[in-house]
Amino acid sequence: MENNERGCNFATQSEEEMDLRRGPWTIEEDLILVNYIATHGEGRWNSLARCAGLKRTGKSCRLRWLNYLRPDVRRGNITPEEQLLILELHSRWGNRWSKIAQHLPGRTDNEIKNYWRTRVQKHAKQLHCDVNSKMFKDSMRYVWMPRLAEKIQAAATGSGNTSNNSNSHPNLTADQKAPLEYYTHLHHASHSLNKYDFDGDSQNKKNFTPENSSTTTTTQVVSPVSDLTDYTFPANSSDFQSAPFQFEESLISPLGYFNHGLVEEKGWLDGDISENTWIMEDIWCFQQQFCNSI
DNA sequence: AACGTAACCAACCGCCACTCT
DNA sequence: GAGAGTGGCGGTTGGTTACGT
Repeated sequence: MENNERGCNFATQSEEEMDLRRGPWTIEEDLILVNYIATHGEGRWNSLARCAGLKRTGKSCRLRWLNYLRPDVRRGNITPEEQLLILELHSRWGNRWSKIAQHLPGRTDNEIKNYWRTRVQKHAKQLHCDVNSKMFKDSMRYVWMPRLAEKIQAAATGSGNTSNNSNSHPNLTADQKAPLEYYTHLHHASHSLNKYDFDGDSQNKKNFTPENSSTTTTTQVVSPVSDLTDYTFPANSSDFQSAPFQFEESLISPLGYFNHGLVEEKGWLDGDISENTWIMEDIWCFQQQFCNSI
């Protein structure tokens, strides 16, 4: 018989011998786990499972606690603010779900991963492209994320006033405010493209195609966050004063996507319009702007 | 109402890194 | 240094629910 640091006795047994349970957790199991952790704390999951009398693996207990039972777990729909942050952080870190989750208080890596796989990959499918492709990433950055930011701003002001005043989002964390302000600015920039005088850069415009865009300045417009540094954005929106020009110079032309039949009207318009941020308005808007500017 | 499909999400699996003996 | 134990992470699966026909 073994005696561990938690003061409980148990024999070393294989999973078969212990007749471990699998599948959905029962209310009784949840109660046992919660009560045990409340008394003894978390960690040492294998011994915790044995000592609590749960016929579960330590891994299973840990997962259940972290993803469901923890008191600070947030439940319910992913908010637009959180969506924007997920998209931004994923573009930076890729499938580092745990790292991304650290910037979304109360959200678990599993939840974010599920969100990504169900919602985001669905959009990629609609575009007939891979979720990791440059085309999809650019579409996300220049269509979806600015629109999300605009949507958040509109909801915050409640009057369609979409100023970048961060004071209009008192409930957002700093992590959420920074990309919000950045992409709102991008959104404004995209809608202002045809207002700018591009003549001084006509050569650049003529040469601008999806094929060559990646070799020019495409990466300059991405949010000013180094892959090697922690997540930071400019402290205020005035730091983005030059964004419209950077935007025009580096943006991969949506025309390239639309003209190749990669976007189907069906699918983009299907479903809940409030959830479907990829709507024809965006497509026509971008088409119009680039027809005017080229 | 019945059936099929899509979407969602909890849970599991396998791998890797770290720690301890 | 080797091996076992453990925790953490990302990928995948399967059950349930929602929705469309």
